[in-house]
Amino acid sequence: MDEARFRMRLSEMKAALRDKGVVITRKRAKILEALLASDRHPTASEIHEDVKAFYPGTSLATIYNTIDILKETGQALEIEFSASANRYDGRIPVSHPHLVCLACEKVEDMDAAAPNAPLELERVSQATGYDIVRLRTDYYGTCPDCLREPRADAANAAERGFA
Amino acid sequence: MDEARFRMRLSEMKAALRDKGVVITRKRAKILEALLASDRHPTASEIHEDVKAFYPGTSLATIYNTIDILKETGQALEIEFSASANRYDGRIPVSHPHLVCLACEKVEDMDAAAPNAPLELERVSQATGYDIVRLRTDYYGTCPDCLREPRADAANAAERGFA
DNA sequence: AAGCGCATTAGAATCATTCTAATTCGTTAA
DNA sequence: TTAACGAATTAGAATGATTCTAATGCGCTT
Repeated sequence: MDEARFRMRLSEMKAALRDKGVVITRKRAKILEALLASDRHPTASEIHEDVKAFYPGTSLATIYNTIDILKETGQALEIEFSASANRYDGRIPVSHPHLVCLACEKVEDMDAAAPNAPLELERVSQATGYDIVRLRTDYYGTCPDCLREPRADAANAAERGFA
Repeated sequence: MDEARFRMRLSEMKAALRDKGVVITRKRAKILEALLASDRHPTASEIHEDVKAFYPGTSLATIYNTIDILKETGQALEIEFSASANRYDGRIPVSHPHLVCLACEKVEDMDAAAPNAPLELERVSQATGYDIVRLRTDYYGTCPDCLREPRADAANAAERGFA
């Protein structure tokens, strides 16, 4: 993610929060930055670690609190897992497909020919009578790195029951 | 699901377990039946309730144990949620799209024009270099019933954080 | 009828997430 | 500058699904 896009997303997020009457404290700003800076679709704990490097006393509850607001305002996507921590995507806040490596637990955006989410939501709403508001499209498998050199780490990740 | 298909899936499941050297006890058979009999994509607890009607002493651990074997043998799909219990699909054991109602928590199969999963896995594997083994496609929104008559129950379900 | 091994059990443990009640911070108004 | 209010933050407890553990039971095989 280039610098320009980073700053643009950061502004969008802050504007969305302000519109909701939410105060953008220094900690909250740092949380937004940590979410955008990571290309790993970070977990709440990972964001927490990043923020604690600047504000050591920060509580995990604050991270979850801010994430909740971002979800409500449509500024972050939550990718749910039951066997491991949820992951968050603040870079692209509209539904889009992901690639999930079952070995190293990496979550990547799949940029290739992503279906147009709004159109797709509309199409499925028409077809089903539901009012569809978001969609999840994720592909699970083994990433090229892990295919090349299976690591002990990777094997353990799988055994720990990831996804 | 008609009777013929029910019996066919049940045989397939049992055969898959036997191939793995797993003995099919009366309790396990009942678990398979409960999974297939429900059109609700039941949770482990729901299956547990059904099985307890026949075998009162059954432990929840046995349900999870059997579900694990079904997952390993490709005989059941797990639909993961982080804010509520996972749901299981034994009727159609290959990746296919679902409709999830955020109000009443219903999970339905979306039969309309499902993409051909094996082909799709192959296509994405080619495009990304991953070895893709399954995919998840779920649409989230409000079902026609809940759009028509919003119930207290439904509102509560949403508030409880069902994703 | 004995012994072996898988199946099953109850309950403890785990872990991400949410909740709670108390405290602190920031802003506004005097 | 200070008082006071509401929102933000905190530590730690609570929750709830799932997994683990260690002990017991059950069904086969001979």
